[in-house]
Amino acid sequence: AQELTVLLSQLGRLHLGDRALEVFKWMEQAGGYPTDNRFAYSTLINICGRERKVDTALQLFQKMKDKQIEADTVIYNAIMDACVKGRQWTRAELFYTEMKQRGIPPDVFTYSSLITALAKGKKLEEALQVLQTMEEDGVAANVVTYCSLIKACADCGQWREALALQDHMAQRGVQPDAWVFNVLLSACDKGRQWEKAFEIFKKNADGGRVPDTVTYNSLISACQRGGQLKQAFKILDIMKKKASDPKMWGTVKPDLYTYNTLIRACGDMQAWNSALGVFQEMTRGDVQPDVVTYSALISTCAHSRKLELALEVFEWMCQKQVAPNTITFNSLLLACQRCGRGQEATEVFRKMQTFGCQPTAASYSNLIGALGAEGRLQEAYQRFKEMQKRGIKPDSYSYHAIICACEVAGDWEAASQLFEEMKESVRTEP
RNA sequence: GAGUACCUUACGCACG
Repeated sequence: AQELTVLLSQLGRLHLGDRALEVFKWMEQAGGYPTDNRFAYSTLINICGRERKVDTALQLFQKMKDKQIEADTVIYNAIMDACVKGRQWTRAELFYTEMKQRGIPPDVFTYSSLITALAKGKKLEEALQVLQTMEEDGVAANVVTYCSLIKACADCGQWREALALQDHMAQRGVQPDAWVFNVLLSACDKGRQWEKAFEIFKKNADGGRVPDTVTYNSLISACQRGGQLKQAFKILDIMKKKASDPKMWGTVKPDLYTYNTLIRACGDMQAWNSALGVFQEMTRGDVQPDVVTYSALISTCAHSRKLELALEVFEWMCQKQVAPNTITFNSLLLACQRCGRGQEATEVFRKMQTFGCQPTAASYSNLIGALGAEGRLQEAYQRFKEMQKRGIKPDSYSYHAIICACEVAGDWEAASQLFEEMKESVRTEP
């Protein structure tokens, strides 16, 4: 039975989740194998979580209940984690309630998942209250708990609260580690406090903490949001120097995140040329561009109003067999919109669907904006109706785009009518 | 004694 668990978890680590599930199913049907135990089930549920197969995870969990296999804390932790990874945050909370009802004690793992689930559901207050609950339950918070909480605050736009948790941590005698350090930098980044990020960085470096790749990547991201492109490139240089330093043991090395973040940073400065430089540098090295790289590059072209270049980049990625996704196409549509090119936008929009990418409100807003800029109000309005027919709710950007289209075409009456409609729609669902 | 949690990157930025 132990060997089965080891086998399944190894398959999981090799990203062979489907194989693991097949093996398990086969053994179950063949009979005589030790499949009916909580270890096998928790391993499989964990694999489903990693591969974002929440439904399969839930089915397994139900089957386990049907078979009367006793559930324990670890299984509940695994299913909660799978729900969080599959963006089913409320369901994760429900499992937490259920385990308590069944008298299965939550542990420090449970609480970390719960914090994440609450934060993703924008329930920051409740997430922070988990610390209190843990204390009452006699479960000691650890670094992971604090990491989750700091990230929770950052994701909910509360960077001050995030940084304040450092004191709380110190009071409980929890020693911050590299992950806490990095998540603090990320909190500064998200809160657009790039100077604060450097402050924390210096303080830690002076205290002897060794920055790793994630640390530098977070700093580059902070520079990006702070509009500090020069500084971002300086950090890249530092990383390259450290990468060739044998004393660093390869702890610092520019990776996909590094390059992708830099390309994104160039977008804000309309430095499409620098972005191309970064792209070429990565293709020369051993970092292969991925869909994020190409999308970021296209987005940078969009910000620089370089539609032709954006389309060319799209060709490159197709040649390299990197599959575009909805964000890639949205970036292309943004380029069309910024250049006011309705025809190209229509073409990109059509292509997007042949690639099986579902349009979002952003796709339509950009398409409508591109058509509107050319005064093609009829088509723009058709698209506006089409998105609603397809169950995509127009948001403020969509209204903005269609109202602009009316204005370009000089149809003030339609514009003011849509304006009223927009006010109504934001009132019913803000 | 086998199984579970945490950090960094791309899409609307208003030239509306």
